[in-house]
Amino acid sequence: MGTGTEARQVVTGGAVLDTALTLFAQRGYHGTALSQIAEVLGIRTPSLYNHMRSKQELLQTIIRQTLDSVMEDFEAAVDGVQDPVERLRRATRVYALRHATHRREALVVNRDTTSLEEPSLSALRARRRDHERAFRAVISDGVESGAFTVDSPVLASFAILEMCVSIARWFRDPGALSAADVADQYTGFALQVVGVQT
Amino acid sequence: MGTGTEARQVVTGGAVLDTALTLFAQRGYHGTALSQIAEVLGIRTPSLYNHMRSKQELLQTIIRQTLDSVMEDFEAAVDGVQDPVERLRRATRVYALRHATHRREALVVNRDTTSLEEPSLSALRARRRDHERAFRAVISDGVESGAFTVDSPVLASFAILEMCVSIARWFRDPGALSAADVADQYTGFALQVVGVQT
DNA sequence: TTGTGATACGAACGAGCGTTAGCTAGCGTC
DNA sequence: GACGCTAGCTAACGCTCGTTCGTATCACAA
Repeated sequence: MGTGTEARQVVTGGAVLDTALTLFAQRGYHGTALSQIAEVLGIRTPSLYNHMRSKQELLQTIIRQTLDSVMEDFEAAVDGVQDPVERLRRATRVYALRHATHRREALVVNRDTTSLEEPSLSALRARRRDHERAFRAVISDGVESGAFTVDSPVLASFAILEMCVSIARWFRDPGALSAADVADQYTGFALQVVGVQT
Repeated sequence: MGTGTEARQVVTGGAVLDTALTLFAQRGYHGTALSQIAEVLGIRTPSLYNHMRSKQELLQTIIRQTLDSVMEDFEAAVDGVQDPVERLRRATRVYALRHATHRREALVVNRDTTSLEEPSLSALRARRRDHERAFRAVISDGVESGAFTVDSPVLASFAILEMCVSIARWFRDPGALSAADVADQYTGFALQVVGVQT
């Protein structure tokens, strides 16, 4: 009757990573069993080891790739831009946009970074701090040049960054607002926080 | 030689809950074993069951009590206050302050609510939405009265609430700023987000 | 002094976890 | 047509988990 060949051997390393990403985002790293990943992919648990070294490696790969992309986004966004207002606008927009378009990655990074084992934990925490520091410098520069007015650049940068991070928690793609709409509005919030009239 | 009696029978239900709170906040619900809670308390794992019904019950109690307190804080803060600006100021301040002074509770609620089993999951999600709705209404009212200027009260309320939530992630008690300082500054951010000059 | 309730303990359970080992079937290449 | 590579499978491992059971020990009231 034409059913013929079963679907076979379609699983790739990328598919395992993508499924792990989805389930880690839903249930958390420790709340996700490899058997659940295998079930979604339609294979048995041990077969996963043809595509990965360990469960922990999946988490490390997800978080490392995500943090790298965040930093690349940031640098591409502010590269060559001098005006502090425009720098903050662009840095915020790409960060907000990423959290709307890559919700799963954001949820895993923010929830499960503490589940990383050393030495990845230290290395990736440092990578995250690099972005925080660079973002904070945008605000500090603007304060020194008189473009921004804030009591504490540290507090302002945390407030703006975490405001963007939270987009990943409620944003739904076919929703009332597009990712670009949300990013634009959050960019406006960020500028208001640092005292720029809009 | 005076060592005499070992320390015995000092563990109470409250101590179990408090230890669970600390460890859940550090490692997450699924990342915490009952044996770790028992070890901190200096007893064996099965002895925990003299003070609780199950691990899941610990999580439910922590989250339920926290969400109740959040709602009580909110209502006490805005009760009898008419001016939208003052209502938002007070609602934001108590929320920000709570996330600085009750960091562990905030971390568990935001990380491990998805680990709740039904029917608690639905009930407590609804309780959280009650607060979100009430907070959003403060902003909507201010927009209608002309006190605030925002495109979307939904986005603005999410941005402000989650900005406050994130305080729990970086705040340290004996730090450069007191909890009250942080709450005051975040209240300023909130008012700027909704377009109030400060 | 006896009894009662609370709290601790050791032993053990069934289940599930991540992981390894060894084997089999299908594929493209020579 | 034999070969090796890839990716699947079953079986099994050692371990840890949350939980239950029966028992011993203590403080305190009668």
